[in-house]
Amino acid sequence: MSGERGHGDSQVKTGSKGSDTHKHKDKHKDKEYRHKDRKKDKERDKLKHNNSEHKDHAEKKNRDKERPKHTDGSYEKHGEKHREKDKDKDRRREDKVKSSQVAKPKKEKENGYVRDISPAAIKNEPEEDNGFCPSPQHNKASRRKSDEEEFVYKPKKIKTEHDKMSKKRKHECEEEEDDNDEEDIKPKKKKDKNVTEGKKSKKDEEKWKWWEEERYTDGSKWRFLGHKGPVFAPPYEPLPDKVKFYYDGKPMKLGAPAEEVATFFAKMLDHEYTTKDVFRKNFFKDWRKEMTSEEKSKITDLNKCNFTEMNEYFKAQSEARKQMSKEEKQKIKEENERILQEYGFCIMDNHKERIGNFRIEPPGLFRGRGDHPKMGMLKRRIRPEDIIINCSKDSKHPKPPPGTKWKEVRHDNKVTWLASWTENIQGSIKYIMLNPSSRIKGEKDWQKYETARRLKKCVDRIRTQYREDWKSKEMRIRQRAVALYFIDKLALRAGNEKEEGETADTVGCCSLRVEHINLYPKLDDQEFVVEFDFLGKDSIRYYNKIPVEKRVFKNLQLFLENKQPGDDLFDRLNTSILNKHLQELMDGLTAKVFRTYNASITLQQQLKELSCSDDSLPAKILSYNRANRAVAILCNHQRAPPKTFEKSMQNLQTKIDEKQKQLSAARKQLKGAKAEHKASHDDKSKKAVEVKRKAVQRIEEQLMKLQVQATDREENKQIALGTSKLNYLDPRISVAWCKKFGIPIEKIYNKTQREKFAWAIDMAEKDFEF
DNA sequence: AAAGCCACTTAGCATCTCTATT
DNA sequence: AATAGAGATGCTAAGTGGCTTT
Repeated sequence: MSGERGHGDSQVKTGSKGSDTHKHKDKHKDKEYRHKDRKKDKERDKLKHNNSEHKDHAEKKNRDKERPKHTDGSYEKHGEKHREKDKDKDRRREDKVKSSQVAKPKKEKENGYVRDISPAAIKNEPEEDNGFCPSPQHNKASRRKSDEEEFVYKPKKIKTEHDKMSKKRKHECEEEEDDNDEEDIKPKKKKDKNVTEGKKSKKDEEKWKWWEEERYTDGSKWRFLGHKGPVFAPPYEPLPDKVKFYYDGKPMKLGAPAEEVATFFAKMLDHEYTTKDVFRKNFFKDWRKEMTSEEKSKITDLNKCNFTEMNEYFKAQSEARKQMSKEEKQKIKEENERILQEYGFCIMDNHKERIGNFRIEPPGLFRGRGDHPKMGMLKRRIRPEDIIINCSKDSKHPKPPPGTKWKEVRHDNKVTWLASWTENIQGSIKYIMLNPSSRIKGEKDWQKYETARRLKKCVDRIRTQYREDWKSKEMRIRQRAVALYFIDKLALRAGNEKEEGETADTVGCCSLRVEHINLYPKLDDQEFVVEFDFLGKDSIRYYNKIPVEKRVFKNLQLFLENKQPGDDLFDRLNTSILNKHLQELMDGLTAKVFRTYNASITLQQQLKELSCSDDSLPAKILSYNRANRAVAILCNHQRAPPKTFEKSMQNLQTKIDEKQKQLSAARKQLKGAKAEHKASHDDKSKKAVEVKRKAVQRIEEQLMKLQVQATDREENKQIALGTSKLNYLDPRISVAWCKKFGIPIEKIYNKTQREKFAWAIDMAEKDFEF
């Protein structure tokens, strides 16, 4: 099946297709046509299907796009706007938090199931009682019963596990000290325990089997959350005086703020980013904002700026870092370890958990992916005043650095983040969250695969239905059905709408435009071929030619009628309409579930097909990688060929060439030996023939190995296996496969991955079926 | 219904670190 | 011991999708 799904031609990674800018310009023109088109569309719909009462979605879409977009993307403005909004938001937030703290007997959805939360259950957890280390009994009341229908692997003996756990927890909980089982809240004493026994408690924590415990049913994510807050970027260190910046050929000393921003640019001088017009324009604009009025009046042309000395200085610095002695390096390592130990963990409920990103992003120049309109803008430095801290009331609140304040300290246990701030480029919120190995991430991950497995049970029905819908009288239903077909068959992303001009021009299924597909009634020896060519997430190109069913093809032709290249292919559809529909087909179903489902089921099928119990271990692992690769191709997970790819490929090729020479030499010798043997017919020459024959064979094998390695590497040149492994493949499939074929799990998952998938490694048996 | 906000997952690239090779 | 190359980890951008506000 991988063959069927594999994308036709080789995929070329393009940050920006040559014609892109063109297309963009054309779009405006295109839009003007759209109004007319829409009228036609409507008429067409009415003619063909007299009952169409549909709202004209396209009309709204167009209006959006015609909205005047602000030409000034200045981040000051942005900042201002956001600050204003923030106040408002904050007020609302407060209300929300307050109200959420009041127990509401309400139906909550979790794991795709709607459950009744009894007020009594919530009453058990009064606000004040967010015990630091709640007793298991206490905890149990708020944790939900494990779901039989949903989880095949039901925790055994919940009760005993739980009770055992309660004892264990007491030891794990760093600030908890009493051995007494009965009481929940304990005064803290062993403050230093963690420092001295850090390793031990970490080790213990790795063994915590959260998957054998019950989960919260009330939508809350934790009862207790305590942490030390984020680590800020180190302050700017001005350059030594000898490192000069030149303007118009003359040295010029910059003030610290302008100098700092200049260093950001100087550090990137080797990158092709700095040659791009948009990047330079954005950078220069933001840089000028950091200048004193004097600097501003002097520095008016980026082309007259010479950063090379700064650039060389940084290169020398990084060189010096590499040349540091062992001891120095060790010292830095230790310091990093100390920071990790201090800030890298939090206590969530009764467990010490690893934080994912506890360092605040340092200031720098924004590097968008692909053709990003905001590339080069200044990403400003984040101060404590920008940070919202989230923790539980009864925890020791993190202290802001001396002389500073947090923006806010909040106690919202309906979310998982520990700290957040608003970033100034897009005005979006960034979060500090837990590591993938944490309970909170793991539960969600597990749940994701369970949803995908539920889809497996009803996917046939859904497929039958959308095929039926291809014949619908209503345009919107046909579009929905065709889009769903693409999402299912090609594992396309949903394709939310994006604000034009704010981000790179990329699309997913629902946002495909006419210009992104080509229809071929006949192509080579295939009928009804659709050619896709568009930039998806991260501006990764999706290029694929696939034959589709006639009805799909005819529908696509219909959708294309009277449209311009820049028009939406599915003008009556968006992700929210699609997901609403999917929700009706299956509880918890959204477009992205299809990607998870198809990825996982493909792995399972491929593993079944490819692996052979007689194979050697490396051969089995090769099969696994091949199966993994099939998924990566399906999901279009690409990577830039590694920088050293050509070189290492060349090295390999020289090795192959050498081997080939060796081989022909060996063959010649064999021939000679044979001839000699023919002439003399003696034993000695016969032996010589055998020896030579063996040599040839050995070299042939070596050559073969090298060639396989080369093919393998070549095949993987532009394919990234990691993303699917980490995000789309139910780890239980891999675990089961390992068990079945006696393969150590370490061959498939490295340490980090084993931590993330600990739940799967613990629970999946060799007969696990996705 | 659209727009906006928010929280969270998914993504590829850069850099660091370990390991095999010379 | 030095070095290259591979693999692991870190970083942060860019998606999805739910919910709220307009």
